[in-house]
Amino acid sequence: MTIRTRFAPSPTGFLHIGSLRTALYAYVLAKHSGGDFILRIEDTDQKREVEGALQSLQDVLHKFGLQWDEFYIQSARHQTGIYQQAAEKLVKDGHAFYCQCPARNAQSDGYSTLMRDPCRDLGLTKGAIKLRVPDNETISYHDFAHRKEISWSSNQVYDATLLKSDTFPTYALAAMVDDLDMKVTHILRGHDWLPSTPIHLLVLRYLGGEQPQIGHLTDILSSTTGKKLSKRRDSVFCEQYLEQGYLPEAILNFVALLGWAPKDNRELYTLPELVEHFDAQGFQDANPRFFLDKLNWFNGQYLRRKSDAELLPLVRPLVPNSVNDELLLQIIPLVKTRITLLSEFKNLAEFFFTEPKPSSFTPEDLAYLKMAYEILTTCDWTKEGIESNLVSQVKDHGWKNTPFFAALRLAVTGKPVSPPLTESMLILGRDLILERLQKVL
RNA sequence: GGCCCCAUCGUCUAGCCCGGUCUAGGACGACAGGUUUUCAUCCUGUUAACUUGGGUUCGAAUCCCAAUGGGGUCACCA
Repeated sequence: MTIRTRFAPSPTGFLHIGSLRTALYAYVLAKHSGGDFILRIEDTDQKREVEGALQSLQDVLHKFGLQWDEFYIQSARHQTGIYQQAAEKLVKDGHAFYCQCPARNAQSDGYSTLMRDPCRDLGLTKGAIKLRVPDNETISYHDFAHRKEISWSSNQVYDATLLKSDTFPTYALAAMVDDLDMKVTHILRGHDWLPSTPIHLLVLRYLGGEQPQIGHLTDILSSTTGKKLSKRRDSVFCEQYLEQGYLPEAILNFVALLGWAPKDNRELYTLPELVEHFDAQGFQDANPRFFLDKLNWFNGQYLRRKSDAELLPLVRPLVPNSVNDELLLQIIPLVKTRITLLSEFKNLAEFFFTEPKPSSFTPEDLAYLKMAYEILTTCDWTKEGIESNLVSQVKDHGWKNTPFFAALRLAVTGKPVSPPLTESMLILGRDLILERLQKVL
């Protein structure tokens, strides 16, 4: 069987980290069996559409390497009249009815108990179209992510709106019409859709055709509140993480393991590896919390896995334009084991490009630096030459290595912590080092 | 509140479906040690969990029920 999955976002802003995970699973599920991954834009609510969101959505998906095979946009499909025709067919078949009640918005208390619509038996011939939910029926399906049967009494299901009075379809209609039409075999979506699944099941059944399987993913919970990630309190958008210096492959790997796990508990997966090893049996049932510790670890792993040449274009935007590639290529190996986020490169490597800020030195420090200045003026300008001469002089003076090198480090880099000192000095060059020492003496 | 989902170390999880091999394994974190003239990387070790109560059974983390706890959802939004 060829698996066809879809990722169906609304163009209402940035890409939510949970949506990325949904898209990733849908992608690898399809690709594992050589199937198709569809990108479908659900923009039937024009009020919510955000300018530019459609483009940025596609850009971000590309950054993560989630390439789709087919692309659809519901507002365009709406123009062909398919949703309206589908709704009218349901009315004709007795599975839906026209309704002219005023639109009911979300209740302020969040509760609504009205299951049967007052218009359902009025025989109206125009207005919005609602689903005629049967009474006393058990509606059930097998969730392929949870691997279990889930059911409801139809008496708990309300007569949901399928077609709005502006002739645009709601999600319940549009998504189901499309999933059937596009021959989607597996609907994979967030847990928040689970309560409305009986509506979708009914629509799917009444529409007819090859019924897709449905699977619900866990919700990702905030590490601080334990509730669903919220835009106000948590960083929820992929763009935010990218901007902070996280690598796409690290974010993808992290998110893949939040809600899915392989039997052998392997941790590191590139996208192609995930495609190869993916198994729908590994979906989790419990909601995970979004703790950054492991993401940081992943980022370090992927950072160190990259060659210096691969890192070059990534750190390029973080340093002054005047810095040439050759110099950057010397600096990268010294810095890459010392950073967790790409963005930290700037701070750690700064002293290579700009004069360190002045520091205060004790009289002892100045004695150290005076000696260092003399040695560095004449010694062989090699790692061996610098280190052996410095160390033997420290010993001759009866000093300790630690405070001596701490002072030298501070004078050269302006910081108590830095990349390896000798290597850094070699990169900076004798003239510049002597110049910096002279400044503080 | 109704309905639905869920419940193993601080976190992500393996084991659960097919009860015994589980004095419950791995990873992250934390802590300790080693390497390192700093900080990291890297290596080694330590820490720490089956929500509770009933059943079923010779035997339950694993099966059943209940309680408790957590999450989600209840729009002409997706």
